[in-house]
Amino acid sequence: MAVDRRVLRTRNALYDALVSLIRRKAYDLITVEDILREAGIGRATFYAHFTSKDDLLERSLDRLRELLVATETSSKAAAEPGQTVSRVFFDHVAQYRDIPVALASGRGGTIVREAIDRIVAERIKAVIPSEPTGPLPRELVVLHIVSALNTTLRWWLERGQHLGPAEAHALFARLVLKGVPKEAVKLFI
Amino acid sequence: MAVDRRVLRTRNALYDALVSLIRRKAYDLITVEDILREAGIGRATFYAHFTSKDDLLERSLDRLRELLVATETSSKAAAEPGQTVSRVFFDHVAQYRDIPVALASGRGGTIVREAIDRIVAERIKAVIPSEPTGPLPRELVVLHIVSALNTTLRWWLERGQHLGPAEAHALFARLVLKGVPKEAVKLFI
DNA sequence: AAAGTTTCCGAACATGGTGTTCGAATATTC
DNA sequence: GAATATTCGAACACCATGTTCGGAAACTTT
Repeated sequence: MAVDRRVLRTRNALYDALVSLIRRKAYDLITVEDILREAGIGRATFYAHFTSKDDLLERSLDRLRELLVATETSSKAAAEPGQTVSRVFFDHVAQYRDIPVALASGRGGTIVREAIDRIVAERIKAVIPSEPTGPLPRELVVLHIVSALNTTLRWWLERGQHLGPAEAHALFARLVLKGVPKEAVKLFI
Repeated sequence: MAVDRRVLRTRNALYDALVSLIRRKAYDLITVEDILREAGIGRATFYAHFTSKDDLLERSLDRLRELLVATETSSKAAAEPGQTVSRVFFDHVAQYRDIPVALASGRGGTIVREAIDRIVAERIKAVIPSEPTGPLPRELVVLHIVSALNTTLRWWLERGQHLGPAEAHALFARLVLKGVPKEAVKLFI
């Protein structure tokens, strides 16, 4: 009872078409018709598999989700020192450096970022289901890490291009674990 | 050469209608027609003043901007000990607790949040124009503080309602200045 | 390889929101 | 009160969404 080949072909064609389009165009400017043309798929077929463009995006990101999950299990098993989930994430993003649109500021990249945020938050919760968070509420800690990761990635892609993934990740880790020098912000905070 | 009364009346009616609708309905689901009905304004008139729904929202935020800047400068004048810019910001937001829930997520929330981010980043830079940031790039530090503030506020309004502004601000300060307990995230970061 | 099943296609259709146009009616300013 | 500016409302063209349908094609099963 394997999945019909045509189904896989259709879905992969749509996944690839979406990614391909995102490389050239802001997400919210992409229409379903654009995707159909790019993928060579009929309109009725699209709606037989996905309920909307957002649905397609969500499911496309399952690949990313699988990558992160794989990292968790492998790093747990092998306990490799440098291979944490967030570290792998930076490597992964490095491969997509040519997609400024996807993570760009403004409304275009918002939907993509929020979708990624959801996955990252989910993975963080999975990894630290009951670790102590001190006086800080668990939910807030998760949200903070997600937004710090998001911010660091955007900064890296837009203004820190000279840094490698390891260095960018180190900045992220420092921000989250050690915080910001007090002297730098004493007048604001 | 004062502005025609009708113009002011029309624009205020539209501003108010939008705010009123946002309290009941997600921004994305609000149509221009909804706004027209709520405001009692003709379609043609709307497009004589604003190019789109987003444009209307953007301009509505100018009021917010003035409000925030005014709050900040007045707090400087008072110069009370412990009354930092971000601390006052939490007090200010506390007054609008019933509003931003609808703005918090989705596209509309994004527009609002980005507008606030811009203002906050502007204020941070003004307050700490040349403080040392250690090994961390200044731009990244500013972005990080902005997003941490944004995240804490959102969490506070959505899930931390039991806390007062002082407590919420304390959480924000701790996150930014001391970071997150290492044990809590050792598997992720 | 043929029968039976599932999927794909593509064009048509209904729906609903967007933004524009126009002359006539109305409010405002000077 | 005359000149000017704004508003109205209805109609219009436009575009994207999501659905429907029967016939064609691909796949699976035996």
